[in-house]
Amino acid sequence: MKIDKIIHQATKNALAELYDLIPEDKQIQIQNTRKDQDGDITVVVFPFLRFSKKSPEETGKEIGNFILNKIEQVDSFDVVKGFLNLKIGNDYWLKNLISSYSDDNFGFISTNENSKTVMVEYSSPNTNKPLHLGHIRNNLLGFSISEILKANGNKVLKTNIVNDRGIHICKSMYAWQQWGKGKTPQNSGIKGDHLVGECYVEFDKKYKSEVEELIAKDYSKEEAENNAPSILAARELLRKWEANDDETVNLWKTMNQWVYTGFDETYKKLGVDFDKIYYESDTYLVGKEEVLRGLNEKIFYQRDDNSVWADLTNEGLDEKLLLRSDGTSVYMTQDIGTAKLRYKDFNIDKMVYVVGNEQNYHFQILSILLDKLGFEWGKDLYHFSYGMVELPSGKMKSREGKVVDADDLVEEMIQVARDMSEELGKLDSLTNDEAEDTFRMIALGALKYFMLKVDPRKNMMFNPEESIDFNGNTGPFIQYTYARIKSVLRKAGENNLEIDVNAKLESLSVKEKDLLKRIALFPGIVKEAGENYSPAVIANFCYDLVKEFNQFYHEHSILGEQNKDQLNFRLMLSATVAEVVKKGMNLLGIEMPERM
RNA sequence: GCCUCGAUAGCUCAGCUGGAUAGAGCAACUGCCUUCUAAGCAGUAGGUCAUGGGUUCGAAUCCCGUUCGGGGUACCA
Repeated sequence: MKIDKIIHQATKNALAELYDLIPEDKQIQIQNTRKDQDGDITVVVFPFLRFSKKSPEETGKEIGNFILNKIEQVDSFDVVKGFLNLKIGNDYWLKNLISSYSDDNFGFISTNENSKTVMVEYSSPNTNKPLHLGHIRNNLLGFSISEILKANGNKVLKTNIVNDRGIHICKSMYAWQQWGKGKTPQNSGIKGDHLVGECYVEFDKKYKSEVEELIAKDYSKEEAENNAPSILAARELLRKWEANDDETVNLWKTMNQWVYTGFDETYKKLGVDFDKIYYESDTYLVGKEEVLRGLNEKIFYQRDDNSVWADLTNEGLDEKLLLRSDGTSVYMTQDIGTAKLRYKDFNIDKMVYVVGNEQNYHFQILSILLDKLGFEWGKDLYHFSYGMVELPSGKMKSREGKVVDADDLVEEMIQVARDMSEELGKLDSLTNDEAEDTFRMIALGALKYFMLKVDPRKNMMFNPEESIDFNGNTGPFIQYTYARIKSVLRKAGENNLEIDVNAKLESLSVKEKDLLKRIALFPGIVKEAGENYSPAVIANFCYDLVKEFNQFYHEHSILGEQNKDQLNFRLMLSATVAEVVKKGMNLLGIEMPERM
């Protein structure tokens, strides 16, 4: 049993015996003792004073003596103000380390027949432009949260809904027809998604200038925006697409394919993947059927102009459009169809949507609509709502090309890693391929850690000039510590030093014990990350752990230690730190280099 | 207007299910490589936790008000 559980129970017993108090579990507060105090586990005694009718010091001493007598792991105690600080014996900590070291699955829960199946939707790009920094946050969060849910004993299905149809794609299509000059990824050497993205930007430029011209001709802003030739042409393409016009559908297929090939490359580079990909062009009609069924069953209503609406005023919300007056579907329609298909295709216990917080309202409504349509899982949807990535210049705008491009950013970071490694004279012993692979790991480690260490719910700032950093609280710092440990372990192996799990322990220094205590927190951290959907919890834990290891590493010699038991202990301690850090970082999708 | 989220060091962020003297990193300054990898370690400096009340033995953390900011409230996605 974990020591905090043991102390919790012992405190409960003490209260019953000493003060006839049967407390609620919440009243007993067990926490790790502060660094600056002597002790390991602390019981807060303030809440018990009105029952003991004694001073905090006296109450603490009484409870402390009781626990000291009953619990063998407790060596001594100390009462400071209202805090009862208990000192746990070295034997406990050593045993704890041995079991962590020996358990390959330490900190994780294996899946079994009772495991829930969780489907996680993430990425969900539009196919009219390449991925940018905002998508990177989404992809990294989606991948990481999937890994974290797996580590918590869930079966996880990663899914992606590709928004492959709609007016935005038609804009790129029209621009390509007009100004594309027959360019293809093959004949231009431009990555497919970027080529299509260029068309989109081109469209917006033309469109804006047309609107200005019309306004100069005394059109109102709204009239101008609705009558610019390019937007009319894009709408015509959308109409033709919905009417299954051959030429239009073929162009759509071709350009989407360019984009998919480009996305695949970016996904691969980011190290994210999917178990099942849905396409909006396949799901929107299913959604439309559901909406019409809802209309039939009087769940929704139709207005005079034929548009279909859901009245959510009873829920304290507005009325929501589900089908336009021309019968075409909107975003919500599509999401209803996709949800239905997913539950038909898989036996899903829980659905998680990794989508930005700008869509909070959308998912609140989606949940209600699915529920109204009779899908019992509707109200259980979980919208994992994350904050935006902001640039020093403000919000990113794809249309204006004002974005940090995902591919460019990754390449740039790899170059920084390369330069830095050369400057530091690292990796000279590696082959070219090995070195390149390491640069890639470091660059992605930096990027991923940077994006994942902050609370997902909050907006975050990315400054291209300053955010690319490999020192301090960064991924590379954690990778570096790991590589350092690996280096020591390699040298131990060369000297035929095997780790013996039966070894004894002479003494425990402050730093050694700090590390042991930190390691022991890992299972709870994994659980917390899962419950709160927060990769940041894992990231911060990894940082704290390696920070502590580096202090230990600086103060103690591992291989130079003369005492055999102590040397063995330090090797085991280091190996465990390496394994725990690797597991933690893997939950973030970050690879760990053996050397750097 | 209404709904919703946020405000912690110069900057980027932890800490928030109430506990002891609010922590990191970056930037600035100072030490430490003949010793297991200096992408490291140690130190100096930097705070009215936006603001005013309230609850409590105890509030950055919970409640209410105010200010400022983000997002939503589209026949966009």
